Amino acid sequence: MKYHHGNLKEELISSACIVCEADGHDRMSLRSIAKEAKVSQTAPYRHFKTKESLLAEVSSRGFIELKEILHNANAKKTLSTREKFLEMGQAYIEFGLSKRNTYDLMHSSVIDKTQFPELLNSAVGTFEELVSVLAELNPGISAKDLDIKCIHHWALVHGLVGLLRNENLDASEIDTPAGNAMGLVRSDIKSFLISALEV
Amino acid sequence: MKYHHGNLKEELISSACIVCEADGHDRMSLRSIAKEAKVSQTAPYRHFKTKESLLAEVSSRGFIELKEILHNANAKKTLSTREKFLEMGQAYIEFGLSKRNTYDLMHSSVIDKTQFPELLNSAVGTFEELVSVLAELNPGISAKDLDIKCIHHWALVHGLVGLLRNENLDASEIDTPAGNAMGLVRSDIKSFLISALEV
DNA sequence: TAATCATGTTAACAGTGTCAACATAGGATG
DNA sequence: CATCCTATGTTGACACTGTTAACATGATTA
Repeated sequence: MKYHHGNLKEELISSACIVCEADGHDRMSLRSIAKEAKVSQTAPYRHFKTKESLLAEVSSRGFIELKEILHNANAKKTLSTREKFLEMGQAYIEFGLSKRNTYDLMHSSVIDKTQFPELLNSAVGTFEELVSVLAELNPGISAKDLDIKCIHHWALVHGLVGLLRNENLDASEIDTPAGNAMGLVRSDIKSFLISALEV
Repeated sequence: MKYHHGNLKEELISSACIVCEADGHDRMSLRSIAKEAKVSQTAPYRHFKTKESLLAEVSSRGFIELKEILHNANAKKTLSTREKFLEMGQAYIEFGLSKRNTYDLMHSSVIDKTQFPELLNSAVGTFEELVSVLAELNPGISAKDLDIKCIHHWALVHGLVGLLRNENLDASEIDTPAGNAMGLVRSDIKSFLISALEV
């Protein structure tokens, strides 16, 4: 039984990633993940100044994973640029829906991104992945128009994830037009993207 | 000093609305708003089964207010349908940015909407307001296509609010393409909507 | 008038983030 | 090798949280 753990910081982060995705960041306690690492409840404070800074690390890894996923979609050489773009959109939405709670954290206001430069960098990385396809898809476009187009498409997929993820409208027993439409879109995301992105 | 408050439920809700918007729902404690109403810390439990159900009430009022705002934009008789539609989009985004924390709560996963039918109704009301303009703007469209178009436009403005509100990218001291683009869009939301909605 | 019941209070529980004070071990320095 | 320093761990405590059980009050109703 050694006194020093040796690899605690890394273990806390990966443990936090798992618990966050399983239970949601608001239900995750520092104490529980400390216990999981078989370490006292204040040990995490040797590696993270606050709970928020541990969550920032989790969030950052989420953005890095998302960037990789988008990059992979963009790297499928057999596809046309347009197809790669659609693939990215679909991959983004699937990430948001499958890593529900992590995605929640990534866009949560509990973390002030301006206080965590590394996190900010990871978040910006996602954006750059989108810039690269859109530049390819719109040759000759001005830098400004390109950036705005990125915001447009990012907002669209981000918003759709938010609606599909949070509203629970289509999962409700109550029959509503919004819920029905949500179910339609969810069942065929690609068709929705084709009509919405108009590419 | 009367033992019974008389109007506690209503006071708790409106107090919660204020505190929620000021501090964010995660920083709001039942105890603090009980204290504000000069009532014991467990008195709220005579009116709300859990903290979540009080928050559901706050969220519901947020949706109702948003619906009204959209309705007012839609009711400006001097405007063309297209202009009313743009006005609604802008109003939606301004609500999301000015009532930041309330909007956060409305789309937060801390409340399970399926457990609060009244909240669900309020949320659906917003959708219906959007349906009515889009129907006017697209005569002869099928019901299914109309619903999907609504999701599309709702996702766009919702996503934009999310990006502008949460990311803090443009407020950061760090200069990033995403941050710059965000600032551009924020400074002229109407132009963005015109180009993005393509109407 | 008497009983009921909605609405209030007090006391307590288990859980939280966080801090101060102390313990240990492993590496750097003499 | 002996010593000290520092990174990393522990214990104990504080103020705070949501929530429940048991009790108090006072308005409504039989």
